Amino acid sequence: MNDYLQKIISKSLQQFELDALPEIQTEAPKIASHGDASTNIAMMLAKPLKNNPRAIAQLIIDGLNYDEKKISAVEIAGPGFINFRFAEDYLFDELAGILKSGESYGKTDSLSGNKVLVEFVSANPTGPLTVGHGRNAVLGDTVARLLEWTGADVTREYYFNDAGRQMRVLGQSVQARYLEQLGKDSEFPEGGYEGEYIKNIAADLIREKGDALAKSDDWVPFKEKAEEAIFADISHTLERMKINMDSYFNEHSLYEDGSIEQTISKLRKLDLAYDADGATWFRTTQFGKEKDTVLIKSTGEPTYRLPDIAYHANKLDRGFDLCIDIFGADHIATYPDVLSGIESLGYDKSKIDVVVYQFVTIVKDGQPFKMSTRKANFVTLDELMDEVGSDVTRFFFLMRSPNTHLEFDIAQAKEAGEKNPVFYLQYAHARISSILRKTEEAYSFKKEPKLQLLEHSAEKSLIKTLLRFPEFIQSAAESREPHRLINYLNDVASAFTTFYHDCRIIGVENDLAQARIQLAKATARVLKNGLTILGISAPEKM
RNA sequence: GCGCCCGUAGCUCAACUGGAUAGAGCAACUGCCUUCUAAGCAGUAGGUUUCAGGUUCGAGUCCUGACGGGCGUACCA
Repeated sequence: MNDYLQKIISKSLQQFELDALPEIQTEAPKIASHGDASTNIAMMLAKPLKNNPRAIAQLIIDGLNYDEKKISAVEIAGPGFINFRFAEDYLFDELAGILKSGESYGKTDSLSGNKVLVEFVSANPTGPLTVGHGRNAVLGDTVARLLEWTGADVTREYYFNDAGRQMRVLGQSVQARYLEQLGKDSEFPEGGYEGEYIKNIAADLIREKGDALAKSDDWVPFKEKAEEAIFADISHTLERMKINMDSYFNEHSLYEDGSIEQTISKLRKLDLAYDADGATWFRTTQFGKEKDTVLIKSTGEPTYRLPDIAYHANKLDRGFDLCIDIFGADHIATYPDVLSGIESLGYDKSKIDVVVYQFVTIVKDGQPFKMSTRKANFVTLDELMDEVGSDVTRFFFLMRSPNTHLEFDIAQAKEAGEKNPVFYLQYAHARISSILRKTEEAYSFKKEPKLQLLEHSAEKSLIKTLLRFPEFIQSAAESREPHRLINYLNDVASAFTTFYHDCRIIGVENDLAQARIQLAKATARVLKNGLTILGISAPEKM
């Protein structure tokens, strides 16, 4: 419909002989009495045409050639808005279209043919996933789902590094617990991982290998065992959250295939890398930074920036048209260097899009709670899902704009029970399912439905709401903001509930009942498709 | 100090990227279950959108400054 409006408006605008045609914006007014669609184009043109907006609006309307099967009225309102009212036939046709499209209703092809990589979670396997990781995981997965609905071929990737200092300390922590449990002398490493899970891993090792590992002071086998166990745990958690990674990318492979070497030597050739004070530096001052940045420490060990640059080059080498990174706000300062690096290596940095989400503030016992994996101060995602399930968990992280600090009150989430907003959506779906079950017994229809019987204002407004679904998927996908879809689905549930109260199905005359059933089915379709994108179930009973 | 993000109802947050009368959910108050699920509905109350300027037909949204909070600002990841 928006496309159609833009087409007819731009035709009418030809009368003005403008040099530059401004973008024609259409939007759905907030207030129903303002019509079904509206454009501000007359006000945009007031200045270039040196005329008042209402007069321009009248000229545009006079030159408008529209299909009366789609639009029933056009009027000028307020300072110069042009408001359109949709024709009933259009609404009914589109409603039938929803039922016809079924489980693909809402899909678009705006990104079809595009290969997209979404990298998220990417936590090193030093401990279980906590609610702190939850926002990253759920946001990344849902952005991926949204992009799939716009036609993209999406790969979900988990990037990790099992070679760094963190992992060494992890191995040593397990080693210390292992020796401790065997009753031998042990020294717990400085800054070691204190969690209970470390002891469990050590206990498993004793069960499997007895004291065989006590003979050497090599911590590597402990690290390997810990990595394996923790990764298994992480994968299990992700699975519970309905997240399936397509690919795990180990930073280590960038050293093995020479990418790190290549990257640094290319940067040297470009004179963007140089040696000083025993380290190798990246000339980030060239890109507007105050200081240059270390790429390789004097110990010979690269900082994370170098592999990050090589990794992103690797992504683009794999032929992805778009690479999305999901980052917490603490990484905000690091990616400009990566983008600079990528660009100097000759890649198109616009293919990399970084989604930054603000931190989750955990509130526990009414107090802000600082989590630390190392100190074992955390609430795991598994614990949370044990309490509230994956639907509520996902919903909680998706409810808010990524750009705002999310307050996560553990107690509130746990006792959420009946009060949780996710239930409102699921409840609407369950109600419809229940009605459909009952109508199957009560009615049998032989004729085509007569949708034109849907004349009640609650019916009309529900239809109009349902028709906006694709538009919201598109905007949620483009902005990488799943909460927009949630807000929309709330509107759907709310419009349905009004319809439910005003318009009975069972007990009314046959043709009307049949038409209303079609509307209920279309509503269920939208709710189900929407919840599917969010990775949340659409129950038939509650 | 500098950079990024945020500041909207008592609390948690929306507001379709500059549009018309700023909206929901909790919490409070008043009603509504012999009719398709009351995990619901209808209504009341709650606001100088932190403050001060600016830009224009029009600002919660953009620009400047102040105040308040978060995160960065390492040869840590």
